[in-house]
Amino acid sequence: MTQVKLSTEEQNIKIAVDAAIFTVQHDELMVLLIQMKKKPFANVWALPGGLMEQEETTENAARRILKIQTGVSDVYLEQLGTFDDPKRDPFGRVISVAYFALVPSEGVKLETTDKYADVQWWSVQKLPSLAYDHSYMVQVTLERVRAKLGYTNVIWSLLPSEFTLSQLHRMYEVVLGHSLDKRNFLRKVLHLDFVVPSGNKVSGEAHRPAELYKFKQKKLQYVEVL
Amino acid sequence: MTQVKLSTEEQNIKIAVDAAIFTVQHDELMVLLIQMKKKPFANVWALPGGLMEQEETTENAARRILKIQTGVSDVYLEQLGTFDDPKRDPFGRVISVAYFALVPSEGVKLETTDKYADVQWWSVQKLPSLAYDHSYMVQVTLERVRAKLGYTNVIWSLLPSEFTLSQLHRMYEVVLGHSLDKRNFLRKVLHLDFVVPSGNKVSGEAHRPAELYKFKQKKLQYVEVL
DNA sequence: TCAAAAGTGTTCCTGTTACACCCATGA
DNA sequence: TCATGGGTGTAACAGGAACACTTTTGA
Repeated sequence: MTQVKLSTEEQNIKIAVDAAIFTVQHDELMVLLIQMKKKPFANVWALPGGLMEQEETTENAARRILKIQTGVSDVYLEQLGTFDDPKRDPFGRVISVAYFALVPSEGVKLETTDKYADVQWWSVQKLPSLAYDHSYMVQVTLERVRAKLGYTNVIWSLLPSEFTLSQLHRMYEVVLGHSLDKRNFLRKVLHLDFVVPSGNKVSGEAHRPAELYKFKQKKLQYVEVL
Repeated sequence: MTQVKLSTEEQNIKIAVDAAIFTVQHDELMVLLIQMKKKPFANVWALPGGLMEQEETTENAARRILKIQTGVSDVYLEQLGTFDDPKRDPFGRVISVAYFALVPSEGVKLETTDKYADVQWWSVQKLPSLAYDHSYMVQVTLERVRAKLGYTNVIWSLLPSEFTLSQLHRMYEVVLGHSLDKRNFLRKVLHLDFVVPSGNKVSGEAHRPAELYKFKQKKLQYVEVL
């Protein structure tokens, strides 16, 4: 940090945190967007975010945004990277530390505040154009998450605590955006042994009731899923 | 960015850039460290770094550090992440955007300036304790680079423009820190077809001369090497 | 002719792919 | 009894792992 001062001028750079919050609803991968009110971006959609506070970490700032917008905490959150094109913000020099979060769709209650014109989930397939470099952030997150499905158990962060193997299967397909052979997929998943039967079964549907499973651990593990 | 101002206080946070510069010398993975002079860290080793300038990007700041310390440009450089523990710098709130670079060992001339007590390559196996959170940064870089060897051609960034298959093989072993079966490794590498014979051979050594190879492309490609 | 590193094949085994039918339930 | 999604096996193939000797050169 301060070994070489590269410049003698004082820095006048602000630090913001943005959060790309993903979930899956109705077999579609969704990202949470807010609609802005302020002048050059009136009615433009963007990722939720804001300036950092003096005494917090960027991760805590991201958790706070998440809590405010979705009411959820205790979700998967990962630093995506820092975005610092000098022209990315028309108001002045602002660099943004971006995070992404993966949340299960149940238990989320969107909070609209009067700071924003609107707050909505959008399908990543049909995004509007976004403020700043936020489209790029979403793009980078998607690539990261899709890759990470292949070698970790992160998928737990999108699922309820009990789920059927079919839900698990469909969740992979939705996030990856392509289909996976059912029998091969299930064999692999069961063999890798990161999900176990919960002992319960689905009931009340007009077909054979599915066995419910749960994750052995709800924290990041490295497993070769794909 | 600025959609929600999380705080009404003004930010007083500085932004620094640190660079973990790696190379391989004498079959050892080395990282470049500088020895500090300033008070609470007098004679402590650290990664080279410094405060960002107002009008540059963090990547340019990292390239500048790299150029100043090693004289090299046009090397592999990647953003590692942003480190922002409020207590990481005893002088005040400084967040650091860390980069890592991979450089071939020939063509590098270390520059000592009077800002530092010393500048040296250190084996990652025998690092001294480092200032700030720099040991952690080195650790994270190592994990990232080792993983990346498995699915990309980044290894080009550590090798000279022409090299033997044995050098390539040894390079993988040194960075990964474990050995790889020679025949299986070479079969895979040749099959993947990201290196091609340059047409030249090594000469002047007391044994069978090796064929020289070069990379088809000296930019990041995704290939399943391991 | 010796020392040293270069270069080269085969077998075994494991894991991946492709593929289709019966099962259990509620309506 | 029917419609719906749940659940299951096998054969062919590809790729990974283990393993040792011959070749070419300079000294």
